[in-house]
Amino acid sequence: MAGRPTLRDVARRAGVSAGMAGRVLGNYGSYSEATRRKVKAAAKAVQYSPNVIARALKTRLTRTVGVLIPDITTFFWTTLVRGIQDRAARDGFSIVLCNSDEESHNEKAYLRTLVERSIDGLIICPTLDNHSFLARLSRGGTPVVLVDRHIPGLRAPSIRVDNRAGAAEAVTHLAALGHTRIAIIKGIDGVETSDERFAGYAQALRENRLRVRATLVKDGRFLKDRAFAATQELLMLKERPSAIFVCNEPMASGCMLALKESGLRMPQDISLIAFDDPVWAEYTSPPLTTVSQPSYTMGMLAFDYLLAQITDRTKAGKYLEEVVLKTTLIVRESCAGV
Amino acid sequence: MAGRPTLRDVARRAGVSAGMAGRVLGNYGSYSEATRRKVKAAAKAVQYSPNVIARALKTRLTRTVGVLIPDITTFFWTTLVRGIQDRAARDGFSIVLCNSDEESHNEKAYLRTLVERSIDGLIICPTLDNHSFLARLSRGGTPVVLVDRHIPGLRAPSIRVDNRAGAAEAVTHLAALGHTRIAIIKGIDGVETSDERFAGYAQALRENRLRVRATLVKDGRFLKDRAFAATQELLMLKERPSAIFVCNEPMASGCMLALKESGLRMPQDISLIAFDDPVWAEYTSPPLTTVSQPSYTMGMLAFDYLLAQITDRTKAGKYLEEVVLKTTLIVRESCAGV
DNA sequence: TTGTACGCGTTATCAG
DNA sequence: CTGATAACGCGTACAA
Repeated sequence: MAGRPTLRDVARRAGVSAGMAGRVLGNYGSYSEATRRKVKAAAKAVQYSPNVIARALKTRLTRTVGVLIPDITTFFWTTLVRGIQDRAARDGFSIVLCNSDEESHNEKAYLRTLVERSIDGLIICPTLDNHSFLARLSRGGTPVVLVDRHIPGLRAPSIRVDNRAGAAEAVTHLAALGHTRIAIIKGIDGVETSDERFAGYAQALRENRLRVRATLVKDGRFLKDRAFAATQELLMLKERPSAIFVCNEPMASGCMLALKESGLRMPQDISLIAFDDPVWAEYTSPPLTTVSQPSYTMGMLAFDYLLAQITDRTKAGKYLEEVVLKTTLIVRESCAGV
Repeated sequence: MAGRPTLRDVARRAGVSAGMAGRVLGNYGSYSEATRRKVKAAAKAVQYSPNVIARALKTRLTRTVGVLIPDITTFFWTTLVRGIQDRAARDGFSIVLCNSDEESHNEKAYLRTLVERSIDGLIICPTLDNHSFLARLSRGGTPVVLVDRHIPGLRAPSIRVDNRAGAAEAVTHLAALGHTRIAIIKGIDGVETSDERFAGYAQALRENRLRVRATLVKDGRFLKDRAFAATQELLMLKERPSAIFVCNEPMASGCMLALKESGLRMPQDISLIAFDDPVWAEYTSPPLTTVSQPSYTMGMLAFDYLLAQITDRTKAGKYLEEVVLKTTLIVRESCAGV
């Protein structure tokens, strides 16, 4: 009896057949009270626990979901993953975690291993490529839920936020304060969240009779270092911006670092608003005005929508549900009038 | 041919036996160049990928490791998990993530599901209980690596930091600045990291001819809210502390919040040092002096030590390797002389 | 109510 | 070099 005890071990001990033991432990079929007690006792005695692998091979259900996101290290994603995890635990699901770093070749590799592992479903924040792979997967019957972004034409629920409105609200706030030279540090061009936030920015400028000026539009690829450099470039401009809108948390870090090094005072010399509302936004000097996303809730919702598809397989790849949540502007002290 | 293509599908298409197909695809045994080509071609044609579940049932190897930590939401743990994940991906391992919230009943439940899932190994930051469960697991041949804490008597490698020295360095820094009323906000009594940090605190006080005063020792349970309350209590003391040492990042948040509400100026009125060095420590007002742990490295090491045991099963539960890394005091601006 | 027997998709052994 | 064939542990249809 090297490894873990099996159903046969329990059966032998209880003096019944393996099939019988399986029935009472899995409680299906029918059996007498007497055998029930014998089997239960035997199971407890040998500390039996079912072999999930064997069960999965038979049932084709693993009670495991894949979670494929850009980077667990950022506030938005840790919080969202925690939401998924909490819901998953409640329902006896395990999650296997993968970080794509926004690289589609990483994503593709993970996608492959996840499929090979026969996950019951996938929660993914997709990069720009692999859309056809996902479409095949979804049509093939694997439940998929998109978070943070969606893929036009893919019939899978997507849980996201109204990025355009959130960005517009932030920039409107800046304009109302009298700013006319408002810069933006974007994420990755082509990525929905980045494009939409830019669209919101442009819209708000337009509504305030301001123009989008190419020199004030920077690309930060959602990365701290890129945003650091972008901020430095902005500050070297002849007509430097009086306000900056950064499109996520890591870039907010980079931006603040550059601002600090420049010696400019915030908000007297320059105003800043960031998308995402990490815990630390409250403690910075000055406290940061932010656009907050309900990331924990998004995670819970994502799992719930996935579970719905898993439970009712007929739904997988059939229903397109779009959950678009609202952001909230949290006004702190990083913006001043001009 | 509903589901994924199987070895038999490939074999049929290539005109060979299933066993043969298995050999070339798994490249073991021997086969002719001709069949190799036929099988490879067939596999590509039907987009064959092995069924990991079936393989796991046979080989008893899942290429999956469990990661059981207190809370993915805190900086220390996200970073450490990222380290694990990166190494795991490199070696084709998946990780399944669980958050115990420091509750041993959660931990126990997760532990059970993890073993049921036949993980190849476990990286865990153990709570106070379940030690015997872990001992059984380890003796039973499941590779285990402890992170952040260790369990006396358990023959499993542990990757941690010299908490005592780190804390002592911080408190010595405070004492050197002339502080005599130095408070500490501890984590959870009985948990190694908390106890050791407290020991370092006490040691540093002693070395500076200061006494540990019960009124200045608070319990924060590693939680933000608790630390918030603890800080308020400290500030209401007749002889309030001139400096506070908090034992982790979430508690640093709570503490700063209370400080801010109190209207006290930092560092003029009160000094603060925190264990853990989150990205935002740089941006607070004033920037926070911290004790930094190499958490990303710890994650990578943890996986490497686990993999070593997995690869050489004879090592599992046999060798006790203690990796104790150094912390570094990062002096910023949250501490002043009295 | 109970036992038997087969299959899930691999890996691995044994003849030929 | 190759094809049968037997596990791995569980679920389940079928027969008793």
